[in-house]
Amino acid sequence: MARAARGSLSREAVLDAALIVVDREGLAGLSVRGLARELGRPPMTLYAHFRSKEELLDLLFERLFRRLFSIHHHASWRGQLEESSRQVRRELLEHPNWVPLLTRVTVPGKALEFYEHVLALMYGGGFVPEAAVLAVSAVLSHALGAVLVERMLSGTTPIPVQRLELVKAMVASRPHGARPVPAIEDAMPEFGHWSFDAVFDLGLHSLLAGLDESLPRSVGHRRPA
Amino acid sequence: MARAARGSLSREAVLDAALIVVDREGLAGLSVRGLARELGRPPMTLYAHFRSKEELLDLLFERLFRRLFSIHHHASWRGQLEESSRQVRRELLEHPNWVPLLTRVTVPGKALEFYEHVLALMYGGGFVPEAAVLAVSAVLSHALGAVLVERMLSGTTPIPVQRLELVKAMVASRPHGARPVPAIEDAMPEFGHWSFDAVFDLGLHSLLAGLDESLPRSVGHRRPA
DNA sequence: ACCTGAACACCGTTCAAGT
DNA sequence: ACCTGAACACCGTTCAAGT
Repeated sequence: MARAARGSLSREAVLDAALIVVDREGLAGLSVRGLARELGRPPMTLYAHFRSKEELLDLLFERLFRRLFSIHHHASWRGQLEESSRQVRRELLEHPNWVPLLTRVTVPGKALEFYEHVLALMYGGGFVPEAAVLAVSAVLSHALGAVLVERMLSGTTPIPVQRLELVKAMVASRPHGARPVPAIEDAMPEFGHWSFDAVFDLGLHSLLAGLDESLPRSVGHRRPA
Repeated sequence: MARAARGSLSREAVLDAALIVVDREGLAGLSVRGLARELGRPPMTLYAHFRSKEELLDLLFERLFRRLFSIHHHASWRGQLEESSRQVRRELLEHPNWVPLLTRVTVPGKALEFYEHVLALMYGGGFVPEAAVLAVSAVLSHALGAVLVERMLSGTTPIPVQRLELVKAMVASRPHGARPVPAIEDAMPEFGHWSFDAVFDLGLHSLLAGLDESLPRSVGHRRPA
């Protein structure tokens, strides 16, 4: 990574500005030149903070990760994982254009800190390392998958979330001769008051309960009642 | 959508070529001009198939969806959902560069057909519409989330998947003065023979079992033993 | 040494000139 | 009417000219 500029613009300021642009215009709307314009700086000055746009995107992912996964002190492993799940979902539903950043394949430095904290909590709860790693993967996966599907089916309109709007629109706008979809139409009345909150909660709780109950703990440890 | 070209190049051929490019070089490596070059056609001829690159990406997502979610005839609702989950994961681990396409926010036309089929199966199993929609969302979410996390932690190297390689590399390359991560290091020996298959299977089976057991069915219906 | 404007090799898309 | 080359307004990045 390039050295930080000595000039007036901190790396954090640049990254936060970039996140704002992505939030507003989508990932495709982010350009190095446009970002520089936004910041009132000549384009090349930004390269003090990254070597390439690709690296800028990695740094953005890192910054986003920091925002999605924060450590809640005094929380149990279940409390921490539940809180993080909700935080991820809340932030990403509020800023749907950040979702494409999640397909980056760098492990952000901040991730280690988060993992370390959760793993330690789980060891404290008696879980063996393998079980702990599995649990974290499963919870992370649940949260991100939920957001991805929710976004796919309801679009990017932020608040209020248009629940299943896209599916409704899709059914309504089918070409005239298209095959009928009676099963979907049976479910259509639900779409109005349908909420993804229920899916998310049900999934999260059964997952946490399942982990608590079924994952192996070290000898002598007993699950608290 | 633009009318199909009368020329020699079918829309399917264009989309398949584009998927190959994305698979090979990543989404960032796909350009209209480059694709035309690949196909030995002048760039503007491709616009017979889409109005803009944005629309091309939507069509690509649609084509990908068709590949990820196919209907397995003679399968029960559980069989269908399980088979689709595995198919999604298999395809996306084999072609990790396709993952960013999943962040598109159009509902592919093919999606309706898939939903219709699964919903009908679930009604046949006695589920009320609301429960059926919830179940499909949950299973989709599980599969996509699993792939996202798996990819995030192990990189895009296709076969053999480098399990938790990125996390290992991350720990190894920490700057010298960085805070120690004893909990992660305790888990490191597992990383060698760690497999995401187990996480995926455990999640999938508890999810399907949970749905089967807890979701409301219509009056008079009884879960088959 | 640092900073940055000019330049290069791209890109998506418009549009008018070709047939 | 269709097809498509040239042109336009961008883009990421190199590099040498400035300080």
